[in-house]
Amino acid sequence: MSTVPEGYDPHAFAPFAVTVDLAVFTVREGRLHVLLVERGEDPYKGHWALPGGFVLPRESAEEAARRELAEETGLTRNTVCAFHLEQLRTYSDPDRDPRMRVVSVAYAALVPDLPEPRGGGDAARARWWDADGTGPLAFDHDRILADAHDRIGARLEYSCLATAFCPAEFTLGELQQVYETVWGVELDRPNFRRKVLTTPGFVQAVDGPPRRTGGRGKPAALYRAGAATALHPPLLRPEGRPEGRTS
Amino acid sequence: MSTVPEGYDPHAFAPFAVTVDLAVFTVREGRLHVLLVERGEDPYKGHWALPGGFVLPRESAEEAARRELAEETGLTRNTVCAFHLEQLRTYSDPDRDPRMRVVSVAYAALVPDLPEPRGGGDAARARWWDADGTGPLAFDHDRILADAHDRIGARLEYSCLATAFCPAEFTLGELQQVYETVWGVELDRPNFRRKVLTTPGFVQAVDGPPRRTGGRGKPAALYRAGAATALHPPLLRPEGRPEGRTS
DNA sequence: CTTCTTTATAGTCAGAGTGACTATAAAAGA
DNA sequence: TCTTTTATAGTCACTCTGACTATAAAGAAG
Repeated sequence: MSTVPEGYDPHAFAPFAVTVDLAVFTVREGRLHVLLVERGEDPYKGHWALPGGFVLPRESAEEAARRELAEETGLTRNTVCAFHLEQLRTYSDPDRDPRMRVVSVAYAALVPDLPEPRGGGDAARARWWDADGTGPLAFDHDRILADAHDRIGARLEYSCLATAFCPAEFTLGELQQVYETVWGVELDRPNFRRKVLTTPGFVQAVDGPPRRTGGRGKPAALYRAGAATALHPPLLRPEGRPEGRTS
Repeated sequence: MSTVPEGYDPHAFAPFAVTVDLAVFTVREGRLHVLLVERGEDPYKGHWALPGGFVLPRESAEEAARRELAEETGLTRNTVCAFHLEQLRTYSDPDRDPRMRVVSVAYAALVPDLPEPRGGGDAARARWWDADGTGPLAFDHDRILADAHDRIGARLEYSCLATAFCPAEFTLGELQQVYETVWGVELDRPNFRRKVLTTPGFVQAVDGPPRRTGGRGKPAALYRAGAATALHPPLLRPEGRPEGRTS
């Protein structure tokens, strides 16, 4: 960025396309799911890929990511604004796209359990996949997906964003299942409860003591996400390393 | 990334320039310093900026960052390879550069105390600045610098990379000063010592009991960086929030 | 050559936080 | 009614940490 020659030709410095790729995660039926789209054209025609697309000339990468998220999920722009979107990192290997030089900014989105996507946008088909059971994906999307999974696992330790996977009102059991699903471990229920409730601002009890119906056991109290965003002290994963890859 | 029209013109999808910007940090005289270069041309001529430059057509952003790092510090490519380089995030506001659309991938580099830079590369001048005492920088580099400072402060809590600021052999007092300088707090010496020494793989005692000369008090034992990269449990900052900005 | 100052290192002790439990309550199903 | 399931309350020991005190080994001051 230090110097640009005087009479420069913009095209001489603009040999790159910039895209965004999204790892949209949700928790369904006790498994971590990710939204994938089937590619309708070469390269990788017929392969599944992370949703994404080109950044337009007058928008930022984050704006592009929200636009694509709305297109792929078929939800309104306003709904999508409430979802947690987090920039992961940028992938810039010169050969990551066989067609041309494409630099991609990857984002992770955390959404509550949504209806099946309506395959909007330019994608042939779109559906939720078990995050551990995707076959080989197009481009370097296997790597992006693995990085994204690692990152949100680590973020759960130090932030409150597990609530982003839950609906507006949720039980502590549902919140615990988010942790267990993303981390792939079982947690002790009383201890989890104690930790969440003693962390100021993590969750907020819904005042009237309504209770959730439908399940089998004793009805559980309902909570909303609190005002806090960080967790102090952190809620560390039991056993082993903090991340899958210790970058 | 989902679709590219059949007969596309590469230029139609390549309206972006991609750059890297580096926040090169070091600890000198108990203060966190950052390497800045003075811009020799408009825009922002005469202003100070983070070093950086365009990503070349056949290199990745990380390769570009290491190349620029070598140019700005005047060190060999091999030396620079040993430095810790960490991708921070990508800045893509459409108006961040008044000349054209530039998307910049920001990196933080952590280096031991180096000689004054020789102002190599295309920069007019280069020098170390107190990280808290830089005036307004060019472009959005104030923001990038603040983000970088936040990030490395947070990384010190969960990773072993404080040793990246130290020479190959260092004392625990020097390592402690890295934490105190980056965090801007004072730490209790015996407690810091206990934490570092009981964390397996954080540091490794230099076998022969040599001791460091020069200082005033009792000579200190020397250590090298250990094999571990992550810290379990973390070494949390005393008081308050985990990051300056809780993104 | 003491004495002071400085830095390194060893150790103590109480409180916070956590992991592993046990116990009780309130629902649905057999 | 009894069993199963889930939620919630509480206990206890262990670990880790923050706040200390104490000792050792160097240079500086007198």
